[in-house]
Amino acid sequence: MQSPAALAAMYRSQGRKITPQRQLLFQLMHENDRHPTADALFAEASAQMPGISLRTVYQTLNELAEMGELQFIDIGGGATRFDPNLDDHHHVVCTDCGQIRDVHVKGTAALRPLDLEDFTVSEVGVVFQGVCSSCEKSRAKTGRSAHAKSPALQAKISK
Amino acid sequence: MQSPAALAAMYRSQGRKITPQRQLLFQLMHENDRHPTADALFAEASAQMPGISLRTVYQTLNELAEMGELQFIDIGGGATRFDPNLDDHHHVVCTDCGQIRDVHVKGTAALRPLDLEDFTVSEVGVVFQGVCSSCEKSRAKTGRSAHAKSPALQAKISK
DNA sequence: TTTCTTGTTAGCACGAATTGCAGATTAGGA
DNA sequence: TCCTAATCTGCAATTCGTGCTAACAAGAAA
Repeated sequence: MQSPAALAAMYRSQGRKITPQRQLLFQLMHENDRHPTADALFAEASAQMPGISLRTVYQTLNELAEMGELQFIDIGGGATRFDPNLDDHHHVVCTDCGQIRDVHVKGTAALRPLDLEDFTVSEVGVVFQGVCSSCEKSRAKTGRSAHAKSPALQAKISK
Repeated sequence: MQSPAALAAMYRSQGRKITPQRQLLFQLMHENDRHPTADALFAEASAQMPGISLRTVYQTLNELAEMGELQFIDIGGGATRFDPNLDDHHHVVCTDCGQIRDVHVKGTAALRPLDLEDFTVSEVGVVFQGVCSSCEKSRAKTGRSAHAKSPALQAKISK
C-alpha cells in the first residue's frame, strides 16, 4: 500500500474526498504487517478518533481493495484480514494462536499444476501452516503434542 | 473420505450410531469433488430426505472433519466448503464463477520460506487463481478483459 | 420382541461478520 | 460564502455457523 500522502493524491484524482477518517485509516494501515481484521482496525482507530464508525472502516478497506492497494486474506477463523503488503509474498499461519506472518517464498515459479486443463492461472498463493515458537513453548509446558491442535482452529484452517 | 460402509463401521466402533441422516450424508459426500458448502449439501440432502435439518448437516460435517475424513476449505466467498479428498492435493479457484477444482501439484516439496525463523511448518497449501474456460468464453462475448474481475469475488479471494 | 440407555435430530434462538439503507454532515470547488 | 456531491454514522438486515433442549430413535441387553 502506498503512503498516506500518495493515497490522498490518488483519492483526489479520482474525485474522492479526503476525510479525517480516511486519513487516519491510511496511517493505521500503512506498513501494517499485523494483518488486522476490520474489527481490530476499528478498535485502533477508535482509540484515536472516538466515534468513528465500524461501517466507515469496512467502507474504506473495500475502497482500498478495489483500488488494488490492499489484499483480503481469508484463511479461516471467521473474519477477513487485511494485508497492505503489495510485494510478491505469501503467508504463514500458526495453527495455535492464529497469527499470520508474511514470508517470501523461493520455488513458487517452479510449481506446476498437473492435469489442469481448460484453466488459465493468473496467480499462485502459498500458505504454510505450523506452530510459532511462542506457541511451541506453551505446548512444551502443557504437554500438548504437535498434533493436538485446538479442534476449532484445526477445523477452520484450510489447506 | 472412506466409503459409506467403512464410515459406518468406523462410527460404530466409536460408539456412534448410524442414522439415516448420516448414511445419506456419507453418500452425498463420498467422492464428491464439487467442494460444496454446508448449505449446498443441505439442499441435496433435502431433496432426498425432506425434513432433514441444516443443523444435522453441519454437525455431521464437523464430525467427519474431527475424524479426519474431510477438510474444510476457506478461500473467501463467505461460506466454508468441504473436501472429502484426502490425497495430497491443492486447489484451483476461478475468480469469476468461484468454482473450485482439485489439482495435484508438482514442486511443492521445493518450496522454501525465506527468513522464516521461530516457526515449525507442518503443512503447505497452494491455491491457484485464474479463469476457467467457460468463464473465459463468456468474457470473450461480453468483452470483459482478464483484469475486469467481478469486484466482489476479486476482493474476496485471498492470495 | 420389548425395554432401556444414550446418542441424535430438529428447530429455534443467538452471535459474529459484513452489508444495505437513509438522513445528517462535510469536503472542496465555484 | 455557498452549494452539491460524496461521505459518515447508526441501525436494520443478511449470511454463516453454533448452543441449547425437548422429542426421538439406534442398538445393546433381557
